[in-house]
Amino acid sequence: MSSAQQKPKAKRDTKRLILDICERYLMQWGYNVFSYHHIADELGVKNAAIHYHFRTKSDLAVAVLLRYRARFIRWTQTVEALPPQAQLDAYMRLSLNFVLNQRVGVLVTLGTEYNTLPEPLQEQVKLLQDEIFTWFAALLERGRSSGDFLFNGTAHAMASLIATTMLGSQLLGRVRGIGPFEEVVEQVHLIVGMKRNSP
Amino acid sequence: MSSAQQKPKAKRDTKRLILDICERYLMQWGYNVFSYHHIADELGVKNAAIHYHFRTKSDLAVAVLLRYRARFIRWTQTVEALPPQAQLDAYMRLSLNFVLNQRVGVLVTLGTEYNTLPEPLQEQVKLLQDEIFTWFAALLERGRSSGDFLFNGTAHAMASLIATTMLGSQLLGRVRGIGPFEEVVEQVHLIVGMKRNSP
DNA sequence: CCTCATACTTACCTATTAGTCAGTAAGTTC
DNA sequence: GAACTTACTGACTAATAGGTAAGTATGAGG
Repeated sequence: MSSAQQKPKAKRDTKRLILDICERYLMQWGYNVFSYHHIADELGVKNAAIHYHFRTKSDLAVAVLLRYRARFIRWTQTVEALPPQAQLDAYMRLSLNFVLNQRVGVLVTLGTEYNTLPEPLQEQVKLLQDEIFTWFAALLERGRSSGDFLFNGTAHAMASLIATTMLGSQLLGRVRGIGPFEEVVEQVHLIVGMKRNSP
Repeated sequence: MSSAQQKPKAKRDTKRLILDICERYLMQWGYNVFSYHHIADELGVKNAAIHYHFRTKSDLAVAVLLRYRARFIRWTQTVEALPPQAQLDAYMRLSLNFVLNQRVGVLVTLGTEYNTLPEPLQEQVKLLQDEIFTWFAALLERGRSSGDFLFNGTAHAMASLIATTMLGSQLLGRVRGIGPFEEVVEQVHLIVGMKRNSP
């Protein structure tokens, strides 16, 4: 490849690329498996270049999670006008896409590794989990009030059940493929009283 | 010859102890984090002693999973005479005890790490997942036939939903403690129609 | 007593890890 | 054009990883 190492006008946004690659590793492998060398190799730079942008591995992962959470919050805003069923479906479609891309949500990998994570990263995992579970509880509550959902127990409990189900079903999907994952999604529809003959 | 081959001495059953320690690490940390040195230190022996009993790390983990699966099968036999609700409760109590002991089931850690595992270990993860999900489906099927459970959808789908919920709720429990875990367990009771007026 | 198997230890190997530090080329600012 | 900043490279470290080979202490069986 004779690409003349020129550094053209638009400087490569290395920092953002590092975050992207790290995020992908977190979803495919988790925190403990990937290394700075993996990222550096992919970018065609040296190990030390990653340390220049993020002093430690923990700092890098924390930065990924901050961005991840902010993106989730923006996402909830883009769907908040939709009917409750559509919002629930949209969320499940996010998880579906993870599984299709051989990934799982970071809460799956980092939740599993929780005991082995540096403290600042544990903090971020908690914050993200809070964000997602709180959003879920509010959605279930509104959906029941509006008559879109129908279930027993508190909305909070049902939210916890569905949110954990989505975590677990990603593990199932990772091992067994998309079919079993979709079976679970279908059953979630039933337990919240959706699926009223809608095409 | 036909004599009872008694153990000449209560020699330390190192092989079994290695399996025990490895199993604990798998449930606390997963496969990629622990090392032979961790196990050796705990036993007060050298690294190479572990290699003597299990040639590779993969061999060791496979041996743990074989034992784990056999134990699960024995467990299902000990509860098979109980009513369906009691069996479901007993299973959920197993998960509860994991969480109380800062562990999660091996399907949680190894499912998460699945893409990074050596092939023979992936195989064992699949076999264990099969065993557990199949048992769950049979339980739900019997429970519905007998009128103990009440739910919509196929027993297979409901089994997948509950089994994945138990996986996910262990992740929740690991991060947030036992309270949120128990909330999910309670909600599982509701969605299979247990808890009909019973306190 | 000799031989053998068991259950290790000692010593070592190569690869990889996160992280450091000094140096430098290419802008940017004054 | 000097001073400063940005974005790296190259060379290194100490620790740890999984794994191997050769040697050794112990005890059982013949």
